[in-house]
Amino acid sequence: MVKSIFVGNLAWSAEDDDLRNFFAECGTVIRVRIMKDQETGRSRGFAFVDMDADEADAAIETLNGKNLMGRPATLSEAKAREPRRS
DNA sequence: GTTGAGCGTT
Repeated sequence: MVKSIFVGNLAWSAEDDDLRNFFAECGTVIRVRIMKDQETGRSRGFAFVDMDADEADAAIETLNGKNLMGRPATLSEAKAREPRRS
């Protein structure tokens, strides 16, 4: 099972590989996607990371507030697109 | 050569 992690407070120069390496130390990164402006091509400052549920939970608690590209990363479970509950 | 709260796309 995979879980989506919301990553905020990203550096403008952050790329998918940077986030992948950042999360890779806590588990296996399945998918990394940085939200970038489609018109300007610049980073919006946040991204989403898909990892195994156990590893994602561990990553959020372990890498949350850690130093990412010189800035404290804001990690949280993504829940905006598909809400829980039926 | 910028900015900074925020939840996406095949």
